[in-house]
Amino acid sequence: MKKQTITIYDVARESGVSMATVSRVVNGNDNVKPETKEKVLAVIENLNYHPNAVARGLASKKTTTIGVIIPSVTNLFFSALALGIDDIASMYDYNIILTNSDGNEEKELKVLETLRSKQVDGIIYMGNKITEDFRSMLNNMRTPMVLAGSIDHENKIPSVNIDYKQAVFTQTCELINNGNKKISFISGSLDWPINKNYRLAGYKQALKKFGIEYDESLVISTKQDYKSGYLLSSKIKNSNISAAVVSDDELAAGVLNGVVDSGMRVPEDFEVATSNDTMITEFTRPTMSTISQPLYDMGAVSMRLLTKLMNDDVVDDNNVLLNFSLKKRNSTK
Amino acid sequence: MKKQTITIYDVARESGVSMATVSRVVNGNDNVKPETKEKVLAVIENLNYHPNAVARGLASKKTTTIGVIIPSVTNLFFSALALGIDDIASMYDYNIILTNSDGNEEKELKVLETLRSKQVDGIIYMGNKITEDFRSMLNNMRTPMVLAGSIDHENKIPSVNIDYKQAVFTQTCELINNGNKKISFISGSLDWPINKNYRLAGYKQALKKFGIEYDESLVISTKQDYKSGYLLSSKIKNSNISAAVVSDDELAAGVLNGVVDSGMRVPEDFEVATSNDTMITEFTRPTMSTISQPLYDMGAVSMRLLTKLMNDDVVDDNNVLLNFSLKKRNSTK
DNA sequence: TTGAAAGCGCTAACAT
DNA sequence: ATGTTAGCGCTTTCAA
Repeated sequence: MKKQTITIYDVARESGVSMATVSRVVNGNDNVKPETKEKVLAVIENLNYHPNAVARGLASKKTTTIGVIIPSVTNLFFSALALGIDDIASMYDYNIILTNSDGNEEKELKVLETLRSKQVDGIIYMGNKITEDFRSMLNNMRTPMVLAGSIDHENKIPSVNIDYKQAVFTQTCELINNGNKKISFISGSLDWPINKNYRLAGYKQALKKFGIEYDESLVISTKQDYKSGYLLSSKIKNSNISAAVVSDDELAAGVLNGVVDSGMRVPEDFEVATSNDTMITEFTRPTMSTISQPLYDMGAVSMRLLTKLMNDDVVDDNNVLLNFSLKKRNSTK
Repeated sequence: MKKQTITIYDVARESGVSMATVSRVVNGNDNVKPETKEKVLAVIENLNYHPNAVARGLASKKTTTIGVIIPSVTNLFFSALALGIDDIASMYDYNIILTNSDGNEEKELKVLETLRSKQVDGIIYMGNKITEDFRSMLNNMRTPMVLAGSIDHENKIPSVNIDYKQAVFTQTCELINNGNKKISFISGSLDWPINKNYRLAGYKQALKKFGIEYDESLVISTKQDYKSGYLLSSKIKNSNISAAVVSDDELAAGVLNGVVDSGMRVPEDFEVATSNDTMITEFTRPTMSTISQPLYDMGAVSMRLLTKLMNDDVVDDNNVLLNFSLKKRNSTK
């Protein structure tokens, strides 16, 4: 016995109506007499009919699927955004094709091609840098995209972020107010616009405000993970740095634990302020002071924005900035 | 100007061959004369043709998409698996539709229906409990599924796990060997087979081996998150419990920090052993001793298994158990 | 090695 | 309120 697929045609035949009517019932179109509707519904139940979204996608040119590009699902910053994205997506009856890019530009390009072939209705991009190849491919495909927690240095693609520059500026000011003269700026690659053009810029601005000279040797750019942060401790210990602004929580946890394990007291000898308010900030001892930002909401808002873009709704603000605040915990004075 | 889609038909016309030949070229079928192939490839390039995977899916009844059900992407245990899944999936040219179930059984059911309609070629399930409704719907749809880091109490669905019972058994034995008499078992819901039938069973077995009487009051079942763990400290402090086996790292971090913040010393006054070897175990102070398991590999292997199932390959072992070990850190003696 | 043609299961005019 | 019909863009026999 071959597996026999029940189609809309079978339902139509069995209920003595046309395919169009069945389609209307399935899609909740009101133009169906209640009795007809009931009859069709009964047949659907009997025949155990299940709509085929692929066929629907081909016919309607809408897949109700969106693509989500993420550096890694294991990154708590991005996964928090992804959760917000998925929640709103399912609220609007979209599904998500999720692909890890590993921050690899070639892979991002390949993923984008796949998303195009799968005819996604829209894309949410999380990542560190929009390359020119990526941008031109995107322009070529006419699929709406929004950036979530991610920066396009040309600021052309719709996005949802916080004001990273202002946030780091404020944070650095606090550290200066706490009496620190030598504050290190520790981040992932400075090749990423978010680090170079926003965070570092905020850091510099704060120094300037207080008339502190910018010292490039205090800027540390490294791989953005726990271990890299941890390994910074000897460098820090052998310097006169008394505080650090760190661009990522995992990295900051590494710095914190490394510094503590090397015998320094935090925050007495060394203060660390981090960026993302993920749960990591609560796990460490001392807990970490951080920029507080609505991660889930950033994802949710970006997905909401994408639904508007997909509907060609009017959008008043293509580059949304959500509010942030500073959350004082125990790694700063 | 309307957006004009370039189809395989256009390519065929322009290159003076049939659609079938273009299809062969696009799909890397060898039965094409090299010259023909080149010609077609050139036209594809010129016309900027991009295959439509939706149409392909409808015609071939294969979508090269699999569904992944996950409690939450923000859970480090599951997201580590998800990363392994995605890597292997993309290696085999599959994409992933990722949906968060929030551990909600109704939502899981709804998701399953969506995955059916989207015609996924296979499904990977991560979660706490397979309900009967879920199982019957799955049986009804004939789509292969494998469980990753998740238990089917009937053990009918292919799966990839470690031997949780043996792991907790060993772990508990160590704690007993360290001199503990009153060891608490702390986990999420005991309604989940993985907790009740495996972890708790391993715990009991260890007690039995050492002739320690099982005391139900030492079994704590709670919401599986940091805060719930943290709030357990007063209960623990006002007892004579000297150690705990915890079923989740976030939960364990809560227990650890709560206990420490309430003035107890870890591991001197209280030992805690956790389950998943996520990065959280490195973040806390003291770091946490844990069952060590190959999270990424569990995801990877489950995806690999799924590819075999989708191909109707022979599978020698439907219920894979990967090796675990015990990793001693500083939260135990 | 290549082509012709019949679907895949559905939607969306358009007509009634 | 309902039916007819022409696709959507591709794969896949089958034949040549």
